[in-house]
Amino acid sequence: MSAPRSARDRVRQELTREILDVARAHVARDGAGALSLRSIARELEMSPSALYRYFSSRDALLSALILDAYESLADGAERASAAAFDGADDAADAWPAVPRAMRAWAGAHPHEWGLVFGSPVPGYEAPQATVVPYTRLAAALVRPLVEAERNGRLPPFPGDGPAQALADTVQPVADALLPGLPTAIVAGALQAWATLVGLISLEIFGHWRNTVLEPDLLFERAVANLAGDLGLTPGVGRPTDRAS
Amino acid sequence: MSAPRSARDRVRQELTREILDVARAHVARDGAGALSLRSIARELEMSPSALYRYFSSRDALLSALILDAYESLADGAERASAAAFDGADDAADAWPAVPRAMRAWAGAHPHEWGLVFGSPVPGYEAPQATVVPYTRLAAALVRPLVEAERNGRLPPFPGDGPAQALADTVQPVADALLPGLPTAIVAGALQAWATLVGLISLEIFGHWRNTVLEPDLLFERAVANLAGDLGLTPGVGRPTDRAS
DNA sequence: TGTACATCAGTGAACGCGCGTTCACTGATGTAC
DNA sequence: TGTACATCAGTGAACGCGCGTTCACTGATGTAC
Repeated sequence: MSAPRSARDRVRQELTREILDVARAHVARDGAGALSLRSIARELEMSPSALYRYFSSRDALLSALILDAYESLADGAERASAAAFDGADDAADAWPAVPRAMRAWAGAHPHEWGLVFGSPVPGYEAPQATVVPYTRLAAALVRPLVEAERNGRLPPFPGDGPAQALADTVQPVADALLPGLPTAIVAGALQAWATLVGLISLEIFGHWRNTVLEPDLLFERAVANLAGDLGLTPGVGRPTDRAS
Repeated sequence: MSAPRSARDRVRQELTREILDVARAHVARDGAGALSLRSIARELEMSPSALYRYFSSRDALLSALILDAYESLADGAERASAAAFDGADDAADAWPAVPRAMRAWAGAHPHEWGLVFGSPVPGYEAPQATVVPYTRLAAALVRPLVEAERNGRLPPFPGDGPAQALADTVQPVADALLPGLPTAIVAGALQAWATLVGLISLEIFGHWRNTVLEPDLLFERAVANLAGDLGLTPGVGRPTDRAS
């Protein structure tokens, strides 16, 4: 299925990739709304109708592009996560890796970041398949929490436990990504997610102009703060008596 | 200047408003990219060329619309802030008012939220004039911090002071909105800003679907967390010996 | 109060444009025997 | 290895569409005297 059988298949696969590459470049230059089959065909020096051999419509192409963006982002995050865990003896040390990878990817692909986290393209439904890479990304982000918990290195959460209603509200996330962790941490992870997405979006979409002069300094500070909020104190952890 | 002098002026002002209203509705239905002078003219039962008496181009109309969105958001935030400070004897109690107002506004005007915080419209520069309402909004958000500082109710910040580089990076914000407050708080305020924008965008743009079942519970929790991070502990404050 | 003129709102036709998609076709590549 | 047929990539013309913007115009509203 993935291995091309005939020369025809091989060419087809190649051209499909080429079309996607050109389309990606167009989105990067003019935005998703301006994506046009005719302009892609022009650049590839084929007739517009020929594209219909590869994508059944403009929307199908756009869907493929969006899915691609999700996957590229998730790949980057997973690579960074793996590398961080490879060298670190403490889960907390690995925490900044995925946030940094997200920001780096956004800097390299600003319009694709917009496809993923920006205002949705009007009258347009993102393909269902995006949940898979989206989940991979989220899982990579919270892996330090999961590891810390497994090693008994998460400090017990102080103060009043959150209400049951909050636990119910974040249950899908708890079940899928952070099973067994306290609600306060699940909610904290979601808040951290929002903070990262907010920081990166504000930077990429130009809101820091004349406001935050060196965004990476603020970003690093915030990432460190988030680690603290989540109980991920770097260095030697103090194992607690919580059940693993 | 603001008071119409002749009947002609009055009608002109009215129609201008009507055009903006229709345009706003179209943006809400189809997105900013799909905004079309001809469709607006059709709905108003005038010829397309007539619109040029009111706006010099499609882009001018879009700019007016974007500026409008910023101003409507800032107005909402300021109203909420004023009301909160009116009834509260403690600055910390007023903290959630502006975040809630932002979220409420976004819920009521999702596409306009997208105009302000979503991916920028391609090939399009937001009008310079947006800095004024943007600053009004930010000022309303951080007013509890300013008040708490003035009343000597901000606890001294623990731990190692942030590096000078971070102070330099956030200096424009410190100067304009939080003069005299420690860098840690200025950075914290920016992080809170990003968290709020991230939370609201993720909710409005549909990322919480099947993930966070009741977004307002998570939002409230996060807003409370942010208050804690910023040293805004509600209730009776403990004045410190810091200079006012 | 009335007249002469300037200002301005709005019309309707026209411009040139690029778009997505369909369709009948040609010719090359693959497959079965 | 060779032939007959099926599959598929790509062409080129055409469809109908809606768009922003310009321009010469008509007629109503305002202004100066």
